[in-house]
Parts: sequence; structure tokens; C-alpha cells
Amino acid sequence: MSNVFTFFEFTRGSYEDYDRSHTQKGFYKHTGPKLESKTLSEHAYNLIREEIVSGALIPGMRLRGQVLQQRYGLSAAPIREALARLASDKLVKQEGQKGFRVVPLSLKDAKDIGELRRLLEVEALKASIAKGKEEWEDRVITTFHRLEIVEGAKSSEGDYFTALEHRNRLFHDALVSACDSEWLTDMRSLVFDHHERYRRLSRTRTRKSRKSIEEHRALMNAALSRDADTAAALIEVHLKRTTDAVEKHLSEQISDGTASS
Amino acid sequence: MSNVFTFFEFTRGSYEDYDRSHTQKGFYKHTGPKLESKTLSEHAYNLIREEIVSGALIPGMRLRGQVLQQRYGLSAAPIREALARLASDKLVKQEGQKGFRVVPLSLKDAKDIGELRRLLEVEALKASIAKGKEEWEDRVITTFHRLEIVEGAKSSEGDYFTALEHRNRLFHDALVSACDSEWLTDMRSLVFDHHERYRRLSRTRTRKSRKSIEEHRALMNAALSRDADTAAALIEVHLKRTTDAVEKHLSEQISDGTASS
DNA sequence: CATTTTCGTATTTTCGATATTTTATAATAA
DNA sequence: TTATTATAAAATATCGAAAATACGAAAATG
Repeated sequence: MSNVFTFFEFTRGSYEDYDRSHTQKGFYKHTGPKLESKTLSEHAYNLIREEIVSGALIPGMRLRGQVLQQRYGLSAAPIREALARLASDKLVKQEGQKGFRVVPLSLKDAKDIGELRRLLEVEALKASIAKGKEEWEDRVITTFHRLEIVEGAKSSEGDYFTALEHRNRLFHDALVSACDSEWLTDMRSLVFDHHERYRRLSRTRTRKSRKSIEEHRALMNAALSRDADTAAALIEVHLKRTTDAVEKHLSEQISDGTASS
Repeated sequence: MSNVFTFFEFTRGSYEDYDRSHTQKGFYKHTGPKLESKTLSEHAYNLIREEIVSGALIPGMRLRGQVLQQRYGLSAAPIREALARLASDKLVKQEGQKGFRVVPLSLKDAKDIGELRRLLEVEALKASIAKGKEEWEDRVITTFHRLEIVEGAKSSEGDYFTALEHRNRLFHDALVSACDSEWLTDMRSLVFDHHERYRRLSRTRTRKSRKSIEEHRALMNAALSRDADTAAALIEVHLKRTTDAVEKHLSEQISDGTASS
């Protein structure tokens, strides 16, 4: 977890030696979806977003303008613009004139987000099953296979959970990729990101590959055989388990409220 | 429709005499929900948002920085920040280095948004019916009454549709106000705004107060008698009718594609 | 004549600096 | 001591201008 900000670092931080090669070709070696940023604002948006979702920027942490500027080697304007967009995404919170901070985690939000993701994901999955062609099937199979490999691996190295999370996302994305409502998929994607913030929390402790891989396989099979109801039921169970784990973890961690927004 | 930008106005516009009293107390005399903006960015966000949703800023229109700055008497930074947030709300679109424009309307989006609103609204309504207390009932009754008055009125004056739309929103907001998932309500609210953009389109032509008022009354009755299934069915019918009207209007208006996003 | 290149203009994007607000600290009075 | 007010420090929000980029028209080339 060398990429995680400590509170000390972030408060007084000096990042003179931080990589500033934005303009070079492969500055962002994320294996995920394409993130070609045409403007610095967009670039900052992608970077900060990634660090919030991944947990590198700790929930509740204050995001001081100067520090972010130094860290990313940018000036105030693009940083501020990025934060504004993240505020609309509900990933950061802006209160009055007191600046921005990473939206904190809360038990209540964990439940609400889990429930909302269930609603959206099931709907998108149904549509996807109804409309998916061969290309969709291929994508589902491929991403499942890649996920299976990582889940089966014994290693628990530093990048293990990151890779797992990433391939998990690719698989779920593939499942709903034939849904032709851009609105539904965009909303689902946003909620997915938030859910991932919570999921990472529990992943660092529990490790239940055996069950998980079988659940995913069953989900793939149901989807490919166009059994929407079974697939929907599996999704619900799958999400429910995750939500329960997160809730358990959160209520242990913080017995008090830590209410959000 | 004196508040609507004409293309000419907007392109070459000179707004020397535009009201610039942001810092004064009651600068924003909107009858709607509270919009106290602590920062100029927030202020700009609220203003531009309102003008997009209401249709004053025409779909597809280019939003030139200079013009907006003059119109609202602000400098580039807050305007830009507001536009960035509106981009995350999917109300404006930013492409490359070519600035911002109001997201255009399309038949496809009309369908998707209608469908998504149905999904979210029904879910929120069910939760609301399950948890609503006396205060909720009062609010539903009150807002229905206010809506009834406007819908029953004969006049078709300038502000008629605006008032109707506003009270319609207050009524629907009231129905789901007991839903305790902030996530669900926020998302529903966003989709509602988008749906309103489309609804306004058809409202300017068709006028079906008789049916509408009875639908709303039935909806209120079902909600108050805690009949979630009936209420959900009524919501679906209600939204379906609206969506159909919008679709019809849009496919007449633009026989060609005008594809969005 | 068609196509490409170059140049000037308009616009967006970004920066550095200023003004305003909040937060922390210290002094004063109850 | 506690509470309140005044002052200083830090951080945010905003502005005005510079830099980068895209668009369109005229010139050059094949």
C-alpha cells in the first residue's frame, strides 16, 4: 500500500519528486478503460477519481488545493474544475467556503448504495441478456476466464486485490455491456464506483475466493443461457453477500455513527 | 417566453443591463426549492442549470464562456466550474478543447430517461409508502391540492406551464419524500430534471388537464391508503403517457436522427 | 480545378496574483 | 477559570491576463 496517502504526508506534503510527465504518451498506465484526457482538467479528474475510488485518498480526508496542485504539478484552475465534477459524482463534498473533502464512508450509505446497485445492475443485466449477440457472449466468457485466473491464484501480493477488483469490474461490465441504454449503464457505473470504495474495505480482510468464483461461474452460465431470472437472482445474492460483508466490517470498525452528507 | 435566449441574442449578446446583484440577500427569486449559494460557482451552477432544464438555454446550443460571463457578471473561473459540474450531471457536454454545449435532445434519450425514471420513481415510491408518517401524508395532500388548483385553472398565460411544472414536481417530490435513501432520491431527482426537459417540449402543445388531474388524484389515494402496487402501476401508466407524448412530439419535430452523445 | 498548406482570428484553457473567508491564536473581561 | 472579542495566519474562491488550441479564409501547390 505504498500508494496510499498518510495523513502526515498529505497535510504537510512535499512532492517535488512526483512524476509530472502528463504530456508524455503513456503517463497513465492503468489497465482499465481508456482515459485519454484532452485537457488538464480532465486529466486531473481521472487521476483524483481513481485515487478516491481505490482508497488512496482516504475517506473524509480534506483535499487542500495547494497540496493537490503540487502533487499533480498543475495550477488551481484544472484541479478546482476536477473537484467540481467529482462533487457532482458525489465522490467529494464541498461545503460552504471550506473547500473540498473526500466523501466519508458510512453504514447508511453502504446499504443505500448496495441496494441501488442491485436495482440498476439487475435491470441492466436483464436488458443485456435480452439483446446480447455473439460478441457479447465472447466478452462475457473472456472476462470471466481472466477473473477466474486471478481468483484462483494463491498469491496475496500487493497488486493482488487491485487486479482482482479490476477484473471483477471488467466481468460485471461485460455482463451488462449489451444493455443499450446509455443512461442506465452510466448510472450503474457511477454507483459501481461508489460500491467499490466499500468493497475494497472488506476485501483487505476477508478472502473468499472459493465461493466467489463459483458464484461468478453460475452467473456467467445463467447469462449465456439467457436465463434472466436466474441471473438476476444470482446477482442479488452476490451483491447481498458483498453488502453484508461491508456492513459487518464497517459496524465493527466504527461503532459510532460517522454519518455522511 | 421572454426568458428564452434567441440564437442571435446568445451569439452576439450584450447584457450590460443584466441584474448583477448576486451578493445581495434575495438575489434569486425562484419559487422552487431552496437555492442558497455560498459561492459564486454554486450560484452560477444553479442559474445555468435552471435555464437548461427550463429550456431557456436551447438544447444543442453552444455555451460560450465570454457570453455566460457577461450574462451573469462573473469571470471565467466560477462559470467554468459550474459547467464542469453540469457536465457530470449530463446536462452539458464538453468535447476536447471545443468548449461546452447544452446536451441535445434525442428520441433515444427520451426513451431511456423515461424508462430509468420509471425504475427509480417506483422504487422510491414503494419505500416512501412503507415508511411515510403523518407528516408525509400531509405533504402529499397539500401539494396535490396546490397542483389541482393550477391544473383546473382555465388560463394559459405565460407562467401557466411553468407553475404547472413546478407544482407537478412538488407533488411528485412529496410522494417519494419519505424514502430514506438519499442515494435513490438524488438519482431520481437528477433523472427527473432531464425528464422535465423533454416534458416541457410536449406541454407547450398538448393540454390534457382533465386526464392528468384524475391520474394524480388516483395516485394520491393509492399512496395514502398504502397500496404500493396500485400506486406503482399508476406511476408507470402516468410516466408511460408522458413518454409517449414526448416521443410523438420529438419524432414529428425531427424526422431525422439528431443523435445525442 | 481540386487539394493542401499557411496564416490570422476567435475561443478555450490555464496560470499567477488578489480579495475574501475561515481557522487558529492570543488578549481581555466576566 | 471560562467565555468573548480582537488579531494574525492560512486557505479558499475569484479575477484578469497569458498561453494553447481550433476554426476559417486566403494563398500556394499539384
